[in-house]
Amino acid sequence: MKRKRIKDEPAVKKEDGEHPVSQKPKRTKEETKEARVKKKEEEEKSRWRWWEEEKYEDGVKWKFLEHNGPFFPPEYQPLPDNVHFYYAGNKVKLSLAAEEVGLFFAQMLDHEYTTKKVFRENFFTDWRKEMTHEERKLIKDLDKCNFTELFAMHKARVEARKLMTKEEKLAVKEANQKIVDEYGYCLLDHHKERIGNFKIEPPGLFRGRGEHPKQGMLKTRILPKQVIINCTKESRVPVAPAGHNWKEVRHDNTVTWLASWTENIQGSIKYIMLNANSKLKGEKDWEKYEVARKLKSCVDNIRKQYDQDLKSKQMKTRQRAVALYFIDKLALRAGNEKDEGETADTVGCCSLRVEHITLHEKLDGSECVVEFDFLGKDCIRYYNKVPVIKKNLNIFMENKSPGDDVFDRLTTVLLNKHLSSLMPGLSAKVFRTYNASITLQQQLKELSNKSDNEPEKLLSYNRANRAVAILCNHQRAAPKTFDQSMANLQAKIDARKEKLSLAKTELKQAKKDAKKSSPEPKPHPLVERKMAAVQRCEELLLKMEVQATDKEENKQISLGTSKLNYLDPRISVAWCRNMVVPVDKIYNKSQRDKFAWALDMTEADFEF
DNA sequence: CTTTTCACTTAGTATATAAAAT
DNA sequence: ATTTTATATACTAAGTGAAAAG
Repeated sequence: MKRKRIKDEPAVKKEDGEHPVSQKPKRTKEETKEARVKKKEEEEKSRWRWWEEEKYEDGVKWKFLEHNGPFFPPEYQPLPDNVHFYYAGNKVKLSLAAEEVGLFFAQMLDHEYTTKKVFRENFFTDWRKEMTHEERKLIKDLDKCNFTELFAMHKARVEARKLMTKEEKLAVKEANQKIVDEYGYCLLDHHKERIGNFKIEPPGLFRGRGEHPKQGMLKTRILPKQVIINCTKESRVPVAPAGHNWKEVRHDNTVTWLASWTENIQGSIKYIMLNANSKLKGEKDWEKYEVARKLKSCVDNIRKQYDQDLKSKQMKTRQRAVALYFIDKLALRAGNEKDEGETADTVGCCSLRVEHITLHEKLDGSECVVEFDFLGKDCIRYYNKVPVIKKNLNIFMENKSPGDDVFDRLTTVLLNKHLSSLMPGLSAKVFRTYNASITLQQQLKELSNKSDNEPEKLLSYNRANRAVAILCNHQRAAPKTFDQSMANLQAKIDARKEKLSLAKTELKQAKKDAKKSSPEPKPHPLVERKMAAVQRCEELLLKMEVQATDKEENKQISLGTSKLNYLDPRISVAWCRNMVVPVDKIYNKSQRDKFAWALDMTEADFEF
């Protein structure tokens, strides 16, 4: 209301009159800005402030849930007549099913996957299952298959998509938006909530991480008759696509999912659930950090106890103590058992094997050093050398083969049972959350200064974030263009440095000239201007140098995972308030939405 | 007890979109 | 205006851990 009136104030008109040239752009700029502010306000008003409401009784996740069911991927479109598959040099017209799966492989031909033996064998086995009897009789060797034309077609399609006109792109965008509008939202207890993954996963070739024994297998198309729907009985129950039926419609308000199906590779269940900014996800997230904060108050005692247990006569207790020490000190994951042959060979703390650990009497000046080298979640390598006091591991590893478990008397179930007896809600993963968050808080305190300028403050924040990412071993592949873009940045810095020195000489000259013309030390416009130019140059240079440092340090480290999953957002928000840094410098839009509860409730004096 | 099932969080990468540079 | 580069989002695999089933 107020804002609208301001727009018509005479003051603005007067200003416009003074600068007739800038009138038009200025006005539209102001208008869009205003629209943005208005939109923001509206969004704020419609936001569900669930954190101010009372919690439901135990186990109840919702009282009313209505949605339109999942969105199914489009059905397969057969190849155009001018694109052919060849076997042993001969043109072969494949059946629809075989053609579809063949195309999955053809599309990946420029990917390393398709050169791997396991991938090729798994693919070929599953592909043959899709073939007709005749096809199977003919096609017996993947090496004799020629997918060149299918591959070329795929490449051309990708290229064509890039070259679409603006109108075509807009049309695609609108079509996608329509799908989101129809399937992307649900109604949960009177509030419209965004669904996280409302699309059924399309068929394709399974791509596991690392040396996955099932890579290349066919991930089959999901039909409505395989899908279970979950919603309120009295709601508008989603209708299955024409000619199809759901596997089941149930009304279970003790779970948060809207639909589920069983995937054919591992036989595990996939769920359709709400977006991270929803109440159901947010509340759980908040709870997670509250449990971690509770650990803060009793972690000293727990540490004392496992320190004592290191000397226990009971081997079981001793192993538990060592494992707990690793989990606490090194932020290792629990390490549940995995089915051999079904998944890639990765381990966590409790599943560590003798071959993953090397003991050194002496290393790099320290005595009794443990060297870890193993593949963890997602086949990310964990490599670390840690000095320890006691020689427990020696005993655990005595008379064992490389493939034997280090902790043969310990399982994650045993460990977690012990932990939950020490504190309600405590399990191995809570240590990761706790140590990540407390590290961020300590590092922020240590690294940042109120007197720093904004880029420096943000560098400190990133460095604190980075300390956590390193602790949790959150890695990423170095960006493909890393070296190039680093060099570009360096070139820009060099160019700026030259500009700065030039500006400095000009300033000196201007000062000299000013002195000559009037000996009194009164302000001189030219000197003022040159001074400002030098300062601006210095600021820009600093900003770029900070950026370069940040970039280099981040080359193979991923900050996002800890930011999103391990760091209590209230620590970051409190830091922003303290340092007078806008929250949107550290959290983008969707992150602010996810952490809306923290943004709303956190004061500058929050302590984790 | 052990094994299996289920529900949910955590994870890195591929792709789309926005921002910056030319 | 177009191309390049950076950032955000989409995707789905891979974990954790509690509870049910055997």
